[in-house]
Amino acid sequence: MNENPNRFQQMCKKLKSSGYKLTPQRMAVIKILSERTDHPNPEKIYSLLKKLLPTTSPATVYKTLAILKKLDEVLEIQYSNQSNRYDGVKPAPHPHIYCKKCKKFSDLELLLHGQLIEEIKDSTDYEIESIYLSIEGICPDCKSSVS
Amino acid sequence: MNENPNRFQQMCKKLKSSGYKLTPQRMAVIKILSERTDHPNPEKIYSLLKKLLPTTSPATVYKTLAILKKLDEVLEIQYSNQSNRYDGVKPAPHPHIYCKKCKKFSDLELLLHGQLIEEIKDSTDYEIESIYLSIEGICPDCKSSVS
DNA sequence: ATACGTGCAAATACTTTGCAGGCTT
DNA sequence: AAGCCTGCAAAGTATTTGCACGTAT
Repeated sequence: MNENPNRFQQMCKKLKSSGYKLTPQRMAVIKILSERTDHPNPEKIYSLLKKLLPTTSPATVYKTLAILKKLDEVLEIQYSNQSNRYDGVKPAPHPHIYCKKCKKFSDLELLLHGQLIEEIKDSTDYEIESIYLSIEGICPDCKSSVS
Repeated sequence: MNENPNRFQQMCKKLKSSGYKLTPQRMAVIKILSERTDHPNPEKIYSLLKKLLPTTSPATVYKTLAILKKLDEVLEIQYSNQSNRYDGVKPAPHPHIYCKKCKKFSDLELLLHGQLIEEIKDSTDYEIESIYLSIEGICPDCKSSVS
């Protein structure tokens, strides 16, 4: 299922080759990001990080995320006025679907996605950098639960 | 060009019929939203509002936007860690393209959009509510300017 | 020794909320 | 008179920054 079993190594390598130091804190954040497909937010990452390194601070999480984002090793997902979510497993922009009830973000595979990118590139004179597609609704579990 | 010359009246009517009072402040916010296709943020709306009603407060803008959003009379666009943008002219979700340099949001017409919605609805068991598609890049003007 | 990184706390940015006074009906 | 609305200010949330100390090379 895991499309990329070496995200941990990849991210470590990229950090290092970009001139950043591989500290225990950064490695721990990378480890968390490389294993989680549930698009955690900084708070969640921080709470997981604290278990590994009890004295860390949220600032370290934010700083590490900023670096990884700049290196395109993590995808930042903005949604509503909530805190950002991060995807270190699949760092390239890809479609997401979000459940308004359980607040879960999931990946979505779309056959049309490739064609869509084509049409976008053809139909504007913009220099396209990224395409963000996100869908919101109610997931099957939440639909069937009595609310 | 303007697809909907009566947005002002429509929004006023919707407010009223939903049990909200049509105050001068709200009408002024609606007026601004109904005339602007440039997706203003609350600060921009507030600065325009102040010209019409010098004593208003940002809170009034936020409160009015919250109502209009709930009534689906305004579309809220989230982007990056910037303040939200609002579209009162076309309140249904539609694709946007954003220039990273001049920070302009523009609407984008896509032939595939209908098909995309179809595929999304067919390919998941979610109850779909909204589809947000936003593209980021550099607009033609900014591309040609010397930086 | 030097430069980089951490972690605390303060600062910032944006938005929401509480509440007293005012206006409308 | 009652209730909604405004506008101020305070609070809240998410994130960033400044800085002194620590650590690795």
